[in-house]
Amino acid sequence: MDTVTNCCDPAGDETPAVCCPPIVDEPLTVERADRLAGWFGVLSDPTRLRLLSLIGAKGEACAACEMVEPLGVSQPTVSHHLKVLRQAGLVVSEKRGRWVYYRTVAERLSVLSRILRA
Amino acid sequence: MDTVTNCCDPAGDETPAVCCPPIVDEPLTVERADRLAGWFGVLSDPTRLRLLSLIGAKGEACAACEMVEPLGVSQPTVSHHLKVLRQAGLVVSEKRGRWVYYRTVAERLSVLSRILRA
DNA sequence: CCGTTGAATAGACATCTGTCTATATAGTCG
DNA sequence: CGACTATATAGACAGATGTCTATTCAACGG
Repeated sequence: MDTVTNCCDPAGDETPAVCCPPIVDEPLTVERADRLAGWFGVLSDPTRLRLLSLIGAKGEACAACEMVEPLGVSQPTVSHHLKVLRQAGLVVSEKRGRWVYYRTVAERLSVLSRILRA
Repeated sequence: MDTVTNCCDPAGDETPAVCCPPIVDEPLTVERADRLAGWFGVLSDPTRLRLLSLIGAKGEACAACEMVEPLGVSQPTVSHHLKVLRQAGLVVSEKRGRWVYYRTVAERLSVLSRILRA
């Protein structure tokens, strides 16, 4: 899966209120539907959801030391899913010492939340 | 894909506020992660998102007469996606005359919106 | 330096998913 | 009744996705 870009990317010239109206307000263009489907696709895997949830609940979590064991999947699998979450902008990572720590990106989740507002 | 049940199903004894906290508030159980992944999986296809958006924007739409042509996919494909949306509880259908009309289910979308709240 | 350890990548493989064509079902109207 | 029309279903098939093992990369510590 490739990097999923944000329709509300700061690099763009649209404000969130303008570019991210709820899905049910107006018909989606093909391009936006593709982009949104990519985002929701990132959320459509139980392992990724558990990672996201774990990181969010802890506030911060390191890759293998705190996530491999509780999830019950291999280290490369965790690494793979963290990469997908990172490319989607749902988490950010920071290397400290020899470990990599992850945090959730509240703004990105809020955009998706708003898109589903009915 | 099978029917996706609601963690806040009226048949259950949990209220939405109790059973549907935002993902990042506390670690997901395996069961809830599976269920949520199913829901987001339903939203992870561009054609389904466009259907949902089209129905929501119109307030009501009939299957083939209003949706096949603008989406540019075959009638069976539209029918398939509408079934997936229906089983997920995101739309409801009603037969009137010889057409079937679809409406979005605001409550269901709101649950998902809340789950992503950061 | 070099070994150890945490993390990422490569590649294989089974499963899942979205689309199509062909066909069946079901209701309506003349 | 009987043909027509709106949906739904069946089945095939190509492409995407998640998982694993094996390997590589990278950085810290003795």
